[in-house]
Amino acid sequence: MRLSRQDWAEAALRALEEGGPDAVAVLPIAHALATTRGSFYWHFTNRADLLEVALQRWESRSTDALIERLSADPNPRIRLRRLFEYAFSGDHDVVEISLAAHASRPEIAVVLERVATKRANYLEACFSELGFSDAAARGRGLVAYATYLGWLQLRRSAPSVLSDEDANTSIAKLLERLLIQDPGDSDTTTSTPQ
Amino acid sequence: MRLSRQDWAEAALRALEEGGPDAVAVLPIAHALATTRGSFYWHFTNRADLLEVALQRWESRSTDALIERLSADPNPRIRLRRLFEYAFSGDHDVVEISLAAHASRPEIAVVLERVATKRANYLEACFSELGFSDAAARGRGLVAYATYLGWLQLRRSAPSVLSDEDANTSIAKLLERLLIQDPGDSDTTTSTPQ
DNA sequence: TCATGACCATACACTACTGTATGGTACGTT
DNA sequence: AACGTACCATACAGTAGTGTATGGTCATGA
Repeated sequence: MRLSRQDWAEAALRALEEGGPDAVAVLPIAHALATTRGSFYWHFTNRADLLEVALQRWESRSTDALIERLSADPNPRIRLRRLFEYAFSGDHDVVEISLAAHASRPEIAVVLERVATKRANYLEACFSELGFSDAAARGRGLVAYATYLGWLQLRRSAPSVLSDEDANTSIAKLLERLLIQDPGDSDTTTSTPQ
Repeated sequence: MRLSRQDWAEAALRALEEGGPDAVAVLPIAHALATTRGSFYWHFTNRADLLEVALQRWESRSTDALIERLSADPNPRIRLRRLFEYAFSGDHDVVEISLAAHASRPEIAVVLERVATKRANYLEACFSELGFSDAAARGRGLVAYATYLGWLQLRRSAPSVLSDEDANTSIAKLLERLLIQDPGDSDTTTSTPQ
């Protein structure tokens, strides 16, 4: 079958999602596409080239596209609620952790930096809109994001620990409650936000 | 130089800490030890054998040894405080994330499960001692542990996001405050613990 | 003393890739 | 009908590892 550069890029993203950056290898993907390396080296210069487009696709899917999809509601409280619902539901984003394990490679480090920055900034903006001070909003956004990342990692690396039925929901509720409520000290400038 | 099985195990743990399970390879470690694979295949049967002892060493260092070291104080509040200080200070435990990226491999999955279970149970016990209900203690322990894991991942994969001077300290404080204080609803059986 | 056994070096065969070079096929255009 | 070009298959050389087999060295104890 005749393949395009996009076909290879899509297959590379699938390989990235399943096996991490090491799995973005020419020969196995050629096999999955039922073709040979001859096709690949026509569309791409080398393996690094393929990983680059896969990373680009992952970055856009997991930041801009995601943020745009969730930014429908003007109310930041509802936006955060929907964001948490989404974040703590399925087990998407297996890529995140396999990339983090290769953060020493510069080509991976740059996209991790960009993705984390975009997501953290978005969370910070939501908390800011709720009336928190700059420092408080940033702190809460970072804690929320870190909890999300760790939750993903736990679910992937030790599912039995989170297997309790109520853990998944009660933790999400607890986290949301902790994040929204006002501690009532120097942490906020305008008290009782929203 | 004459080497023992322990020498190889130590070198394997170093390799694991630096490059993850893929770096626990015979030839590179032999090179690091200034010897050849002949020595290795005397002490071990194969590469999987070496990875196993490295994982065992990591597991004991990062759970039992750690917990024992921190369990000096009888006051659970102080114990948790010291635990957070330790957890959010240096950037130890790069292994955790590189292992999580290979959670699909059974021999790695079992130690991840054990480590997560031990740590989560320890946190849960601390919160229980503070007077929280079983469900509340477990939930808070899990959230605390997830936040710790995500914080590690963020610091590794996007250090610039956490580079603010106050982020490190203010977040740790915020997190500790959120975890210790009582929300005052069905979350606890005995109110205002400790 | 010298032989046994613990320990190491090295050659070999094997696997699984990458990248290059080169020839082949099939379709659109003229 | 023929040609150019876009695309694919494959052979080749190179790299980096695993595991085995086999021979070498060196200290210690009968």
